[in-house]
Amino acid sequence: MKLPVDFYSRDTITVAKELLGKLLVRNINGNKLVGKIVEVEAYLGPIDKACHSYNFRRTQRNEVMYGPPGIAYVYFIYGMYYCLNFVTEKEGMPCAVLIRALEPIEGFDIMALNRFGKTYSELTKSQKRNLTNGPGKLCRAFNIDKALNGHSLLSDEIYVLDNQEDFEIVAGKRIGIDYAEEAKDFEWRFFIKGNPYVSKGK
DNA sequence: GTACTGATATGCT
DNA sequence: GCATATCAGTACC
Repeated sequence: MKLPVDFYSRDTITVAKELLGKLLVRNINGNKLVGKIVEVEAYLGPIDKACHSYNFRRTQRNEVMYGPPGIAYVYFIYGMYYCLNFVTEKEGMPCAVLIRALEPIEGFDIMALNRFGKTYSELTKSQKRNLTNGPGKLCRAFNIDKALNGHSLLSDEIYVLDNQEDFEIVAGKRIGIDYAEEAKDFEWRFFIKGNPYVSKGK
């Protein structure tokens, strides 16, 4: 079943940890894509220098982080890539969980076409491994763009399914935010130990 | 495998 | 002007 709004309205770090192993589902013109969430990062806006919404900074781009929980925050970075986040906590608290990596479960050919313009069986080994193992990559594979910014995660186009599995969660420092001073040492990145689709530091 | 570079929207100074 | 929650291509080992 789809995760309810109550799942997202809790503490951001709790939500981040519990999102691991859940299934992200994306419907595009009747084509279904499914990926298991294997790596996330928590972004606690008000106290987090790495976050777009640090100290309640509010811009057109991060506006949806101030909205209700259970919606997608999709932003454009480096002029080329999208990143997918899930908005958490109460409305007015600009916090989110960045989805950093997925393990492909269903819809391999669609993902391969979105990423490389080839069917899955035509991909090289490294291309298969690189399908969804990074925030920008999974957005291309799942055809996620600005159209989904502010979109509900309980909609038909994109949603998250509950899933129970046994695995070990590893906490680590976040990636790509060395500029964030003390916030860069917060261990707010979580991933599934040993999963080959984790972007770094398996 | 690591090291460097370029792509360039958005928000900051 | 300048930096960034990134990735792919190239040049090396």
